[in-house]
Amino acid sequence: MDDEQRVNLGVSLFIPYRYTEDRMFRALQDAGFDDWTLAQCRVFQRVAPDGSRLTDLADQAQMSKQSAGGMVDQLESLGYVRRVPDPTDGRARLIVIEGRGLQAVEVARATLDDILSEWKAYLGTRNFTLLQQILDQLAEITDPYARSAPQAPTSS
Amino acid sequence: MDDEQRVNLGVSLFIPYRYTEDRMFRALQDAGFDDWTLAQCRVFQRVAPDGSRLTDLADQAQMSKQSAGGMVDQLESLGYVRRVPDPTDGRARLIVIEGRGLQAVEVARATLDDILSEWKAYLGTRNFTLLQQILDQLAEITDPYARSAPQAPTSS
DNA sequence: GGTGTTAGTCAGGTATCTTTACTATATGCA
DNA sequence: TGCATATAGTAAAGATACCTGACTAACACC
Repeated sequence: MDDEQRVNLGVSLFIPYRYTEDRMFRALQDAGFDDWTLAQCRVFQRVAPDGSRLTDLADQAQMSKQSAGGMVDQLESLGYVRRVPDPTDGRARLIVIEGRGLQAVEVARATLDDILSEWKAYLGTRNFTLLQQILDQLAEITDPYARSAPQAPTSS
Repeated sequence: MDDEQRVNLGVSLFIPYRYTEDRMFRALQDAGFDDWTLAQCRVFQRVAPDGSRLTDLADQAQMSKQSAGGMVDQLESLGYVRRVPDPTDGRARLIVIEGRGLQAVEVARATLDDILSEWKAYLGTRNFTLLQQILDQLAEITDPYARSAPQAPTSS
């Protein structure tokens, strides 16, 4: 395979990512979670297990606070999350997963496990593990929310 | 790092993908291509070098034909692409990159090269090459547009 | 020639997203 | 402690991105 034919690395990262997203969303629908949209689901998946601030969700989803707020409103109405006071800041509330959301997380988890098993079988354990390790390493310089990211390289 | 703390693989594919997209879009803006939106740019990047059918673009972008058509209208107005008759099908036209689009492709290309050089330097040549190879392999079972994809595994 | 399929446009509409402005709360500093 | 600045998140108003259903001309196949 020569370079002319090779898909660029950005695209080749996107392909399996989208596969995962598509398949998980479909599995959720098949499991009865067919009352929400992909956009809502995308915000939902960013809610941390111990709850998230609206502004964090908005940052991570690269959307405005109001968009995120609107999505959370919808998720709350649908029973996937709840807003609770944030004990550390009187202005803020935490968005926590509950009710239907907890069940959806189980389905998503199980589907992802299936997918990863298939990938592992296809790639072999060694390459699968390497993939995880390399991507974790890459996240160190590409993830703005990494815990202690090195300074990202400046543009040339 | 134990499994509880590890970001799931879907997310870890997304992180560098988004980094690439963000950085390239910013570079295009800085280079004067600041007259288009990310949604337009996303459709644009799917236009093949020898031209694309509208319906192919719509498929690949997972959007409706009309949405894709509207985006192409806008790209055409902005001078990034042109519609030409498809010699193989009288119903169809090809969307080809021209004018501003050709210049934008150069900027995008150069930016991607920069990014990949940085990744290569950070990961080391060996892991960088492994990453490419593994992702190419993974695309065989995750890319609906792969040339001769094996049958994708069915959901459990 | 007849039938079923497809490319891409139209009509009508919804979903998702934005910026600006605002108030209550929090933070930092003199 | 008081004041200036910053922040969380909601409201208002609006733009952009996207959808489904319908349609006609062209295509593919028998």
